[in-house]
Order: sequence, then C-alpha cells, then structure tokens
Amino acid sequence: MSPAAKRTTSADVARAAGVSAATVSYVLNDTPGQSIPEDTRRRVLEAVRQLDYRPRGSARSLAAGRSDVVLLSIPHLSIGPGITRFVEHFATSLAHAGLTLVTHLAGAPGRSLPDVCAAIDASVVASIEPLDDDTAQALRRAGADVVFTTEVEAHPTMRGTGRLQAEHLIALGHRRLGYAMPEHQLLRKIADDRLLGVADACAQAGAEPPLALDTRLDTAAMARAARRWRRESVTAVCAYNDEVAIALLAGMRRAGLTAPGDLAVMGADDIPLAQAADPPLSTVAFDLEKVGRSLAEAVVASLSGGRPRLTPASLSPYVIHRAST
Amino acid sequence: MSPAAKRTTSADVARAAGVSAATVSYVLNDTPGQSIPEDTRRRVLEAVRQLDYRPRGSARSLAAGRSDVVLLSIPHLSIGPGITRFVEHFATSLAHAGLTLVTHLAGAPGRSLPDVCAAIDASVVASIEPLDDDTAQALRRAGADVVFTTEVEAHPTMRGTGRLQAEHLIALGHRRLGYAMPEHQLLRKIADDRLLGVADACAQAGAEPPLALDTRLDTAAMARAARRWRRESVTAVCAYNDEVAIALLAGMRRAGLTAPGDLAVMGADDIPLAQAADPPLSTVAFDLEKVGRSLAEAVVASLSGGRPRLTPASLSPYVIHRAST
DNA sequence: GCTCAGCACTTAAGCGCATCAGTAACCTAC
DNA sequence: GTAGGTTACTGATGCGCTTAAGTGCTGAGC
Repeated sequence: MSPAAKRTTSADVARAAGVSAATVSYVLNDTPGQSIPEDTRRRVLEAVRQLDYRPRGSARSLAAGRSDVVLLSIPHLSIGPGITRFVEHFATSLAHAGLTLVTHLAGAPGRSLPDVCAAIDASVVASIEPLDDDTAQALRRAGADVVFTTEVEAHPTMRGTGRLQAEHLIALGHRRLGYAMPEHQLLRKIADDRLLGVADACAQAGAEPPLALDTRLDTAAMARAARRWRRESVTAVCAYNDEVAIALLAGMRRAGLTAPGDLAVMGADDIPLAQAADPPLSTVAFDLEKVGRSLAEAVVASLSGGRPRLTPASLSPYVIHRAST
Repeated sequence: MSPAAKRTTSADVARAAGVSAATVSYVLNDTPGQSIPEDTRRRVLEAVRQLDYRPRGSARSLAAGRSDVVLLSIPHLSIGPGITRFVEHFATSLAHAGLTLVTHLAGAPGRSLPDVCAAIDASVVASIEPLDDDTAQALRRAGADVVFTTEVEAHPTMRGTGRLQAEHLIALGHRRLGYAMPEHQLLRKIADDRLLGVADACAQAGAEPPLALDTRLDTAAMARAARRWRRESVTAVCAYNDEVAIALLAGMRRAGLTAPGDLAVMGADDIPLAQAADPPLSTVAFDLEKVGRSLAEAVVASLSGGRPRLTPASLSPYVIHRAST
C-alpha cells in the first residue's frame, strides 16, 4: 500500500548529498570540462550507493538525445550454445564501454525490429543476419544513430566455414564430397553460402563439385541419404551443422555404415554434443569470444562516428579434428 | 551530412495532419474518454504512415510514468530450441497486449539485471530462473512496477519433469532407477529439483531411491557411468536433459550396451536431435506455447494490479515415448 | 587596489511525449 | 431564449534528466 512510492530520482540524490541535480549528473557521467573536487564526488557517490539510485534510461536518453542501449537482433533459429557465448562476450565488451545490451528474437510475429528499437530507444542495432534495406532505413528513422549489421561480412564467413570443412576433407584424401542441407527453410540462406564455400574448395583442389542432399533430423531419412551418397561414390560429407551431422551419424549406423570408414562426416559450430557423439565429431568452430569483442568494438566505433568493418578474419573459423573424419 | 536530421516527432505528425500534438497522442493511444471523429483519426493515422512515425519510447515512458517494455531474463545456460519457442510465444502474446519484449542473457559479467532494467526503463521483468530477493528488491526500486518470477512455480514444475520421467519408467516395470546429473554447476539447482521429482515418484511406487551419478558430455565418462549403473542393478536412467541422454546413449554403445535392453534411457526437453538419436529418445516435453502465453497473461495481469500465479499445470509437461525406453 | 581567470558549483531550459484542464462550437430540453 | 450538456478539440504542464549559461568566490598578476 504505497501508491506514491516514487522511485528515487537524481533530485533525491542531490538532496542527500547537499548539491544540485546538475552536479549529480556531472559526477555520474564524468562530464568532461567539469571540475568536481574529490570530496564532493565522494559525497554524491555515497548518496547514490545509499539510495541504490539508478538514473532512468528514458529520462537520460530523452535529455541527452542518445541512449546507451544496444539492441541485438537474433534470428530465432540461430539460438544455440555458440550464439550464447557470442552474446555473452558481446555484452561484456559493450558493458566495458558503458553500453547496455538487450536482445530481440526476430522472426516471431509481433513487434518488428524498428518497433522494438523505438520502444527502447536503442542507439545502435546490431544484427547477426543481414538486414533488408527497408528495415535498416526504418531503424535509422526510429532513432538508431547507427545500424550495424554483419551484412558485408557474414557471407564470406559462412562461406569460409564451408571452405574449411572441405579443405580438411580434401587434405584427408577425399575427392568427392557430399553436403547435407538443413531442413528448415530459414536456414537456407546460410546453408547455401556454406555450400558455396565447399564448392569453392572443391573447384580449387580440382575435385568434383559437392553433391548436396536435403536432409531431415530423422534416422531413416538420414540412412537413405547416406546410402545415396555411397551409391554416388561420395566418401565424405560436410553437414550444415553439428546437429545435422550427429543425425547423419545415427542414420549411417542404421544403414550399417561407419564413420569415417564408409563415409567421413564433418560438422560445424562445435556444440557440446559434438565431442560426445559416436564417433566424436570433427567440426569447424569459431572464436566467438573474438567475434563478440570485435562486434562490440565496431559498435563503439560507429557511435563515435567511424564506419568500421569487421574484417573477415575476425570471425576466424578453425577446424577441430576428431574421430569422424 | 545532415547534422540536424531530426527524428520525426509527434509535432511533425500533428502539423501534417493539421491537429495538435495532444490529438495525435489521443489517436495513437486510443485514450479512453476522448471522442475523435473517424475523419480526424484517419488523417492522423495517414500522417503517421506517411512519415513512418514511431513514438519514442523514452519520451513516452517519461511522460506516462510507465513503459510498455517487458524484460525477460534468461540464464545463459538454458538457451536451447525449447527456450526459443517459449520466448517466441511469450513475445507474441505480449505484443497482442501492446507490450514489447526484449531479453537479457544473465550470468555474463557486465550489466546486472537491475542496471539493464533501469537502462531500458522496463515496466515488468520476467525471469525464467528464480531471482534472489536482493535483485527483486533492486528491480522494484529500479522502476519495474511489477517483478514477475516463476520462483514459486518453477520448482514444482522441474520436479514434475523428474516425476514424469520416473513414472514412465516405473510403469514400464523398472524398479531401480539411475539419474544422470549434468556437468555444469549452474544447472545444479534445476537438476536437484528434477531429481527430487524422480525420488518422489520412486518412493510413491515403493521402488528404491534413484542412484544419481555426475556425468560429463564425454563418451568414455558416460561409458563408465553406464557400467556403474549396471553393476548397481539399475535398469533405467533418467537423464537431466536430452543432451545428457544422447551422450549417455553414445557411452553405452562404447560400453557394448544397448538401450532399452541393457539400460532404458529417458531424456527431457525434447530437442530436435532427440528423435534422430539412436535409438530415438523417449523424453519429457513441455507445451512451451502454452507456457509463453500464460506467462504473458501473468505479466498483463500484474500490470493491471493483480497478483496472478502460473498454475503448475500451465507448464504441463508430458511424456513422449520413443524407442529408448 | 583592481582586474580577471579559474574553481565549484547552481539555475534554467528543454528533450518528446501524456495528460489535465480548459474552451469554442454546436446541440438539445423546456 | 438560455442553462446545461456534449463534441472535438487545444494549451499548458511536467515526467527526470542533460547541458549551456551563468554566479559568487578566491587568489594570482600587475
């Protein structure tokens, strides 16, 4: 029963510290060009602590014309342990720069990205997937001072993943590769790109182009696909990701085939189950920590007016060789 | 080079529609008690469309004293396909109520939940995991008019999951069960609770208490655990989740054991790989759609002053019987 | 002795919106 | 014909903060 239980405001802090609200603001923001004696600063900070005061984001961004909120848009299918690690590092790096990260799962009906952006008054929107131009425009109008997308870089990287898979297999002596496409339509764009990387590597090594097959997460279907590849004298398969690869391994077992003898299998993403697969799965991993950090750097740079780009190398995929190849 | 490229404001819309800013606000919010003729309403809406105007969240919530933003805190380890589906439905249901959802991955160093809450001025914070009291207090002070947590309900539900696993196995004739604990410390709390459910069911059926073993996502370790259970005449194992269960299946194969003959294995969560496991994994699934919807209802209700509770039934776990049991 | 720079602040304006308190115009009802 | 009500608005105010523009004070410089 406290209908008038007002939140603590900077005025409360000011009163407690015996200064004006402006001074509180200067202390809290380390405003350049303001000289605050150590003693005053301490008094303010102490009052802040005592009252557990946190400036209201809405008032802050309204007054300052900019917010410290970064919105990350994640395509709803990409959620996995990898993304989680990435988000973690991204958030941590942003926090170091005084920025706050929140994420939005795209794809669901409901609020559109620009709507969400406007609602929380984000100053930067980062996206894992390329954003279409309309959305990007809308975001700019919605007040995202900068929209950072991996548009330019995502494709080469995805391609790089496929390339790495293929190169590993080719180095192992395989000449005819298969590619296991994922079931879900929304993954298609990424899959096509990874496949392109595989094709590139094959062409470059003078090997035959890869034989891509649609697959489902279903043992029987995977068994059929495995047999089909065998018939076409494919000796190694790049799977879209570890999940597909693990299902393929199960399908092969059903078909009486073993990896890597009958068919070498290579995954991508290095999910926790990859090492507990039977046989343990060779895969391509990413340095997500690095990705998170450099994306954060890019955000910070864009906030200060720069127009930085993630270099493709910054996503740095690498091969983990286990028993399935 | 547009340093003064101001974002469109409600004043712009007002000008374009030939009305005052107040009228624009009334139209956009369907403010009760205001009578706006259809013609005026159309003019305003048309201007909004033309200018692609979106009210600034910060200004809105500052003026109104409340925002339409809901913040969901997700423990960083729980991210999986299940959570994704849940978030989707949650977000959609909230959108129907005019609320915007953003999520925060907890656990990472960086911004604390109250900090994030204050930064985006969320009006409700929902959490999947129970929140400790300090955090909950801080959230309230930070302006979350209502903090909704599953605190009260999560445990019974988690327990219900374990109970369901065990009941299924007991119905199949098993008398001595094993429990495969997850590796990660952060999952411990949930795991303990699920295990409690298993123990409950065993006690109730007059069976022996379950034999819980710590496990790692590693084939060799899983093989050892499987042999241990066999030695202790355990005939069926409840795994903490599908991931652990799939790894256990691989470990059993390594140990020359088959499921369900030598050891029946039951997962939880119904991840996509569960049906593609070898053998396909029996598991406990949740009606995530329903969970998302009822959590949204709870949020809406709490916003209008109620103090609703998710009923345990609303999480409604159910058994999917496949070949591993 | 007076000026002027710098220090340590304060005052006030205003960000974009919601909302309360009008108000002019029109319409009954008697 | 006018008090009283309704309709369709508008103007002004203030949410909590940032920030430009002071203000009173002390001390150095001439």
